[in-house]
Order: sequence, then structure tokens, then C-alpha cells
Amino acid sequence: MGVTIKTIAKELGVSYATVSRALNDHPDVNEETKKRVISKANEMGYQPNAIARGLVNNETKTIGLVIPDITNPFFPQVARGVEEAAVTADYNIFLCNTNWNPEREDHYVNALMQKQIDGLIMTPSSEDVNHLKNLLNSQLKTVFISSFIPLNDYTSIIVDNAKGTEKAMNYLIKKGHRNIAFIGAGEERYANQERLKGYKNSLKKHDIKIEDKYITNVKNSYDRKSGFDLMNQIIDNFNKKKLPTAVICYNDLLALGVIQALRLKGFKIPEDMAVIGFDDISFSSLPEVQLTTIAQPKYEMGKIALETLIEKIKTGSEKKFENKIVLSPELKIRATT
Amino acid sequence: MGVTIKTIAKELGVSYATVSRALNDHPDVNEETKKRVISKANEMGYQPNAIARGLVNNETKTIGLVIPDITNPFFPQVARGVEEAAVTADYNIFLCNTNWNPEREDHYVNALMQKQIDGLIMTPSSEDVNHLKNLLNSQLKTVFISSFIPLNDYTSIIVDNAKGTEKAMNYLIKKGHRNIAFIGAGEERYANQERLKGYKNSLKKHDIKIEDKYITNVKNSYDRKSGFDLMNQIIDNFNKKKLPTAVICYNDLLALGVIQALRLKGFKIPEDMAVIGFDDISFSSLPEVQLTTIAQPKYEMGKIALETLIEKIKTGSEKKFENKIVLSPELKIRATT
DNA sequence: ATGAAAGCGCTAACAG
DNA sequence: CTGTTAGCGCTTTCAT
Repeated sequence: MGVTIKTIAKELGVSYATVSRALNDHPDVNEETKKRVISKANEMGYQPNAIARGLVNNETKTIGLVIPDITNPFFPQVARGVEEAAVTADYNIFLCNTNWNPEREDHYVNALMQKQIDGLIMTPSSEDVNHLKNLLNSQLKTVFISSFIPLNDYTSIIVDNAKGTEKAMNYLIKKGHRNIAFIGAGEERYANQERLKGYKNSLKKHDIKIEDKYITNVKNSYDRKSGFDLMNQIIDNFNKKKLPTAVICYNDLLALGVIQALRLKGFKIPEDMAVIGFDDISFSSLPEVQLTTIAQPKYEMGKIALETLIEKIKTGSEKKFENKIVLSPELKIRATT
Repeated sequence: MGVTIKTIAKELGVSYATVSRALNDHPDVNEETKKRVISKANEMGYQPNAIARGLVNNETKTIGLVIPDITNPFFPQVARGVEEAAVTADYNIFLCNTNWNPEREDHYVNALMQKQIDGLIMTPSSEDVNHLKNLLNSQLKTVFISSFIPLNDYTSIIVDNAKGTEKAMNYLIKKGHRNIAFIGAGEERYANQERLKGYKNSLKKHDIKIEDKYITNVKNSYDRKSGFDLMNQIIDNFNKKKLPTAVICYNDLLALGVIQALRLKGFKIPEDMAVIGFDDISFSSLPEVQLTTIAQPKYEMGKIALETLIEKIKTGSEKKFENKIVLSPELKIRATT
């Protein structure tokens, strides 16, 4: 239907190889004919068929971005970073939301592999990626974001989680807090382990006893509701005077739920209880919210992910890459502390 | 490199046409051999090459989603809707952020066309789409979201904008408001015209005079800052007692800026001034925000966009489609009115 | 029911 | 510098 390389070859009375060469700015092709070809191509509205090109070149200039949920405010920024870097490298990206569902994750990865993506960026629903058999058996260049997958040949772009919570803790302690709670996301998550480590480190350095009763974990989801529910439990479980004076949460969504629970019970923030989150999602900087938080450089993470992915693609398998690239989090002090 | 149809044909000592047929569940192929082929394929970890398949079938099972900015809280929900419908139809989607830049928009559309997408869903940066020459010259099936493009062969998924503002106005008037301001997004936008129409309609029906001084427009961007600035201007321009008692904004982001300006000037909301937005972005339902707003069914819009796109693709060009599909907005009454 | 062969649109040797 | 040819992996006639 469309105009192909052959159509324009026929028009010009040259072989279609010549047209291909001209269009690809190949060195040995007469300047004159090159011009003729190009102008003819424009005239006829020729659009190269990237699919056909991909078939012969074994490269599609396409990468996959598989994330849990673009609706979760953490990811749009990441996606933006990925994309911004992708335009400059001339790649297009397939967006896939797994909805935190491992089967769907696998389904997507397979679909993308069949579509011959050149590389994959993903935030898996869990750090156990053994369900992604085809991916693991493949040579597909892959970069993980925000989860640490300690496998060879993969690199993970993460933030220095321990340093993040440690900064936040140091700040709280300097402000006079001694009884600080940690609301985590379960022990399996690498990021949670690290954040807890930072929490404990700071406590140790300041000679403050680590109290298990101050360390709790949310069960399934890391959303507002979980934070809300858990905080209510905490308030109920503690003798009023033994309540912590500050709480640091695994992420901002949890922190928002925590705050809501506190307000509903009549607590003043930060006077009665200081609250710190992690991530710095878009919600947190709203004037109405003003959540103190440990910011992840989300946009940058996406950008770096894409850039290292491209590098991996370009260099084949000879070069060794780091297993993780660690960025620095930043403590954003706002109104909840 | 990978295992292809030929590899497995050789293994089995059959022609590769047979393998193709077996794998595609073609009617006339012996049940026995079909089984052998399939099990062999699984054994060898065969993955069909969708690129090659696309080349011969002229169909890639891929569509493009071109939006201004996934970071704008309106779009993640839309994207989610598109994607959710896409999985069931077995399509993958290319995500492109144009950053409200028409050249980039054109660049992306071209890139996607070269990658042989089967269809396109897009929210253009402006309703004038004449810069998208290649798209307009092509037969590419296209559905627009949230902008009305009155061209033949295209269909736009929009909300009944006039009805939306009219509902909101009726509600405000019933609450006793008589001096109500409208903060628009400029006269060019179809949605703005419609929303303004709804505003005026309600006024007329209630025999309230339409006053031009109450109708203003934000200049370039429809974000929080614009709303903030414009509201400050309004407060300064009006004699205190002649200020409107309510304001209805083109979108939620503007409304948030408006609220911020008001609060900073000491206004109580909703007592001193009621504020209504449009869209119902994620921010608006936060307990900290509780913005009354006219909700667009964003997820649904995305879903319907994908579904009608698929239908267009399936039916070729014989069938005629509506030029617009209009959904109903819903007034969500919260704390700012 | 199966095989042989053509061809989708393109690039990349290989000749000349 | 240009044309001829093979082939990327697959589907689909056309024979058998």
C-alpha cells in the first residue's frame, strides 16, 4: 500500500539498493543521485518501515518499561526520566503496568521479548524474579529500578536507602526526639532492610536503645490505607505516655495514612508527633500536605536507567557493569517535623 | 541466534511451513504432528518473532499513546484505562510524552508510524493538529482523548463539558451564590468554550446577569502557578465587597493555585469563597485537599478510547464512526464548597 | 496433511 | 559508484 523503497527505485530507474544506500547516507553513493533519491522520497512521502529494518538489523530501537502501576505517584516521574533520555537516544518505549501481579509481569515480559525489544527497564513486583523464566534464560539487556536484584548481568538503579533514613533520624534526634517509631514494609524487601539499617545505625551512634516495640511492618500493600490502619493500631497498643514522638515511614503513602490517623485522633503534627516519609511523591510537596520526606531522585533514576541500558545494548556483552548504581537521597524538611 | 521456526522444523524433520501452521493452530494439520511441534517448541523455548510476523501480516498488535505529560496527574489514570483494555485485546502500547511541544508531537507520531503501529490514541497539545502532516495524510486509525478534533475519520472521547460546569453552577446557585467567577483556559480550547457555555447557561436559567468582569482566562499554562497568580490579580482588582463569593476553575490544578492564593490572603474556604475545579485528579481527593470538583471519568475515557480504536482497526474503513463520544462528568462535592 | 516457494520491506555482502 | 542477490523470520498460496 504505502510507498516503499522499491516504488521510489522504479520511479527513478535505479536499483532499490541504491535507494537504501542514499536514504541511509551511505558513504559510497554519488552525491547527485543521493539528492535525487532524497527529494523523490520526500515528494512521495516515503516513510521507512522500521519493522522491516528491525528484522534485518536485529534491532528495533524499542525498549520496554515494566512497572507496577503508573497511577502510583512514584512512577510517572521515573517514566518521564526514562522517556526523556529515550528521545535523545532515539528509542521508543513500551509501557506496561503489571498491577503488582507476577503473572502479568511475566506475560508482559514475554510479549515484549517477542516484539524484539532491545532492552528492558523494570520495577518488579517483588525482588524474587524467578517467575520471569524467559527473561532469566535470555540475554535481554535489563536494568532494574528501585529494587535490587543481585544477579549477574543485571544492574539495579537504587537510592542509598540506609543513608536516607539515617539522615532523617539524625535530624529527628537533633530536634530532641528519642522515641522514634519505624513503620516498615516487611523484611523481605531489600529497600526495607536498608532503611531499617539506617534507622538502627543512627540510634546506635547516638547511644539510644533500639526498641523492638517501635519497629512495625505493614502487611500487604504500602498505601495510605495500610498506614492509616497501622497507626491506629499503634495508638491503641501503646500506653499514651509511652507513645513515640516521631515516626518514620517506609514511604510517603504510608506517611499520609499515618498522618490522617493521627489527626483523626486529635494529635497535632508535628507538635504531638513528627512524621517523615520516603520518596517525595508529588503529593508530598503540596502546600496542603507539606510532608517532610526523604526524596528519591525519581526522574534521574529513570534517566540513568535508560542511559545505562543503552550503554549495555551498545557494548554487547563484553563489558562488565556494576550490579548496582546507588544515588543519593535528599532529606526535604517540610511541615510535618 | 534464538530458536526459530526453522530450527524446530529441522529437529522434527518436517517443513517449516508445517511448524508455522501447527503453532498457529491452523485447521488442516494433523493433530499428532501439531502436538509434536508444540511440545518441541516448548522444549526448545521457542518464542515467535512478532516483528517478522508483523512484516507479513501488516499488523503489529501495537498502538501508540501520545500525551502531553504523564507527570500531569490527569494522564496516569487515562493511561491505565488504555492499558487495561489493551491487555485484554492483546495489544502493547508505546508511551510518548510530547511535553506540550508540537514539534515533538509530530516527531513521535512519525516515529510510531514508522514502527507500524496499528492505531494511535492521542491528546494533542492543541486542537489545531495541522502540524501533524504525516498523520493527516495517512490512514492511521486514530482516537483523540479529551480534545475535540472535528475531522472526519477521527473520533474524540470527551466529557460533556457544558453539562459539567452547569451542574456545578446549579449547585452553587442553590447554595445561595450569585456572584460566581469563571477562570478559564483561553477561548481557543473547545473544552473551555463548552465549560464557559455551561457556566452561562446556568446563569441564564436562574436569571442571573452574566458579568464579563467575572470571566477571566489564564494565559499559557493551566497549572497551579497560573491559578495562584490569576487569583491574586483578581483579589487586587476587585473592590473587596464586590468580589465573587465562588469561583469555578477550568481544572483542578488551577483551583489548587486559587485556593493557595486565597488562603495566603486570609480567606476562609468555603466560608469566604467557594472553589470548584474540573477533572478530579488524584490530588483533589486527598483528605488534606478535599477539592469539590467536576470529575472526568479518566480511566473510562482511556478504556473506551482503546476499545473504539480496536473496533476501528478491526472493521477497516467501511464502517463510519461517531465524531465524538461524550461521557458524563460527575460533580464531587467535597470541602471547598 | 504436508512441502516448496514466494514475498513482506529492508540491509548487506558481492560483483562489476 | 551501482546493480544483483541473499536473507532476516514468518505466513500463505500453490502443488502434491
